[in-house]
Amino acid sequence: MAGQQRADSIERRSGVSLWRQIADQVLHSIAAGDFAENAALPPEVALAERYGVNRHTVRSAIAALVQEGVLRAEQGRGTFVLSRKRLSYPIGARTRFSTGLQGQTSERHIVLLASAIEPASQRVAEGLGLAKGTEVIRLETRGEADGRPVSRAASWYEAKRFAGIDAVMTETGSITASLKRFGIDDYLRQSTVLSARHADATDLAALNLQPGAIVLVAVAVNVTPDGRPIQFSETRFPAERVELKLSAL
Amino acid sequence: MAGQQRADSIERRSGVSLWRQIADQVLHSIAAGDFAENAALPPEVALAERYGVNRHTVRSAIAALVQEGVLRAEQGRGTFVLSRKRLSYPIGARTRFSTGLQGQTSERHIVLLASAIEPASQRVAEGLGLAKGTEVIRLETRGEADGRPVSRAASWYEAKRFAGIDAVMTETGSITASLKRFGIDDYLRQSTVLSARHADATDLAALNLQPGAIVLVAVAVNVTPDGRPIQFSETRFPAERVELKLSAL
DNA sequence: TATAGTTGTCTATATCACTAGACAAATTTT
DNA sequence: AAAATTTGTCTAGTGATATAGACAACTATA
Repeated sequence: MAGQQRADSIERRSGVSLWRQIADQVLHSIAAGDFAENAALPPEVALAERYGVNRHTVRSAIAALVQEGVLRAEQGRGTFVLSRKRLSYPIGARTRFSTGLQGQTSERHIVLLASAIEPASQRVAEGLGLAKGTEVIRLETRGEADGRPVSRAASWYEAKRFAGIDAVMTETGSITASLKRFGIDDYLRQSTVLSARHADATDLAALNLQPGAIVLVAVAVNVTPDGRPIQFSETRFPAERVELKLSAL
Repeated sequence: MAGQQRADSIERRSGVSLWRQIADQVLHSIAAGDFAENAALPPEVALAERYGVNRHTVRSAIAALVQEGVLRAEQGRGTFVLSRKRLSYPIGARTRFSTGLQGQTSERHIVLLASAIEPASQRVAEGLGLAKGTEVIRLETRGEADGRPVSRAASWYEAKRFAGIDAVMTETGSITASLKRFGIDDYLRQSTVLSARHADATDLAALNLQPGAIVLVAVAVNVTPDGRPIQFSETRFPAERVELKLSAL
């Protein structure tokens, strides 16, 4: 329920262990802003009572979050919150990674993890308005803000038109800047489809997430002002660190 | 990765049982359209080999999905897919439940589960532009399409202006129709914030989900054409059955 | 009718998840 | 200094999860 405190309910024999459910709820609670930075978490015994589990189970949950860098435990003192509120990532007609997070972070950039030239799959071809099998460049990238990974994306561009964009991306660390080199001064978000799922193994590694984490998936097509598709992309955002704010298109 | 087959990877000792991870992946695969309706799932031994687990573990996953009504197992024949592709729920300036799903379903309506008059919480008050504590009506609703639950929402309205809207909702089964009774012929989506999390106990029950299921959460404000807020809402969509399509605002 | 392929059931065993209790170690408060 | 509070570590027992293998029951096909 909104406004009220959330139901701290956990399910037994659900296929998801109790410690992971508790870790998820604590994470959600932190992301929702229930704890200030450096604030102390309730003591283990209190959490155990609240969730109706053994103290050791709570300790497993906390251990997972410590491992993930969300909490810091100090013997004799307590357990403290390290991470911040969720970033709010705006999505609209002029969705840009860097400008969108301005004001919320002091630094952000995009890292190119890998790139390849490949024939367009059905899905990519449709998005870019090309024939299936046309050569396209795929860029695998990670968005970082203040050193924390906040997005993981694959994006596709027509290979002929954007030859060498991988090198340019490495140099500029920005999609917008890279496209400028190819004469694209402005582009618009034509369509966005959102879904959510559990992070797969590659996302877990690239986004530094724990197994069972949830990712928001945005599949988008960017076009030039006159409507020609230039980029097809699938971006995964860690739901525990990012929320998406839809702005006017 | 898009276009290619997804990494069928499962994680051991992750806090999520193997059978649940496999169930999630099968569900995702069905929702993505990898199986036609009534198509046969690969045999249990094939799935066990693909995921590198025992056949009994696969059977646990299938049993969960049968329980959920997604699959139907027939001894001697095979296991068959019952459910369809994900519904695509459009979100834009004129987001309406019923019209949005037209063409994808033959029938849809909204069921009022509960209602209450309460003082506005901080969050609700901000959304509606009222003073905190002002009396508001909260409607708890479920959206259904072809008899399947596709959304679960709480929505708030100023109590004074919309007295009796709960009864009207029950009668009309539509938000749009109900607001018409109060002289609202048109309304616009002012803002939408999206996130994702695991479904809590009440959502599991209302949406007929299995523990561990993911919900997309949309928090929105609807306003009259001249900009006055009339409704604040939080809607949960089961990620396995619904995707959100952002349209022009 | 026989055979191959599939789901359903049973037994047994090992590992992980959870509970229970006790006490140590570190910190803060009295 | 002593007491209270909190996290850290250890042992032991129970139930859920996963593996392994065998065979029954049912269906479709050669």
